[in-house]
Amino acid sequence: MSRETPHNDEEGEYATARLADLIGYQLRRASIFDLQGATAALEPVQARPVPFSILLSIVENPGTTSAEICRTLGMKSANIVSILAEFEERGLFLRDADASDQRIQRLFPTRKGEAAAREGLARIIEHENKLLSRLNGSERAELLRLLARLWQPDEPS
Amino acid sequence: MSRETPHNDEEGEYATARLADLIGYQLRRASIFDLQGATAALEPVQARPVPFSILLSIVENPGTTSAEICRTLGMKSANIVSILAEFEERGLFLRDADASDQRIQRLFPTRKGEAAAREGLARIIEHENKLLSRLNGSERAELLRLLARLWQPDEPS
DNA sequence: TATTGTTATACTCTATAACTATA
DNA sequence: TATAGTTATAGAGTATAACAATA
Repeated sequence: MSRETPHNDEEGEYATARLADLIGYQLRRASIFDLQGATAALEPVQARPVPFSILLSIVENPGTTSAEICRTLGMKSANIVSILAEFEERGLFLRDADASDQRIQRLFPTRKGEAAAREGLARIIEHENKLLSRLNGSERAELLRLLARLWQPDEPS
Repeated sequence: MSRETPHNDEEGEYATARLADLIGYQLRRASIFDLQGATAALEPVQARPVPFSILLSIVENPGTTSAEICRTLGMKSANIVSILAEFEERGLFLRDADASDQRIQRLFPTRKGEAAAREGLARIIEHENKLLSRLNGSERAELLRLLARLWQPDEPS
């Protein structure tokens, strides 16, 4: 085992890892760094990162529901209410009562909502290209793959 | 360019990426997933992830200062005050006035603080070994390397 | 002037509990 | 019972402004 690639032994008597060797620390620093750029990139769209991911969910899945978005994004349903209320007031999507289940409101993007999603996505991509400028194509794909494997229960074939 | 490895063209007229293809989204989901496990792992030490990273900084760098920790961890100095106050009250570190600069308080871990850091670190490593169980050794090193390159200005040789 | 450490305050995101209406 | 959507509230983390003491 080389000293350049620190490994945290499960059976080791002493934990020799330092803060900077922890994957959780690197994940958090990288995520916060990205968030700062993403927040700035989305300013013209008047949407913060989490609300924007909700808008994207509606645009990518017209007819989705509040509960479904929460399951997909790992949010509590209590926390999506005010975000949806603001987007609805700004005319970015419409609610349509489900015919066969009165509890459900299906969400459909307006043209204005689709335009906002498109513009925000373009700016996010521009931001990410800067963020990833020091990684080549295969490294970017590898990073995306490794990250997804961390938190996603199963990997689709 | 294969369809399996989505690439976000800077010059493309339309942004074709979906939410799940964004590196920022994967970073955030992975980081939140890790944070949940780390928070649970640190419960016996009675420290949340961010406060624990501060305790680790003191233990790894005895004699460091509040301002230096903030620069290293990317925190605002206003936000470290109450965290340090609690750790000090719990007897995890001591403050010692710097001889040549009266503004500075140098921070030194107590044995209790070192023990807490050691126990927390062991639990964090146990947690991370579970988190990374689907990645082999070279994949773990590669992930750590790629993450560090995202947010760190320079890479040491 | 600049830095250290501090107080006060506000915002974002996340969490739990409790409620209604529908299934 | 269980789910969808909502309200109220609290906690953690981050942000800015302002200040006193010191360099």
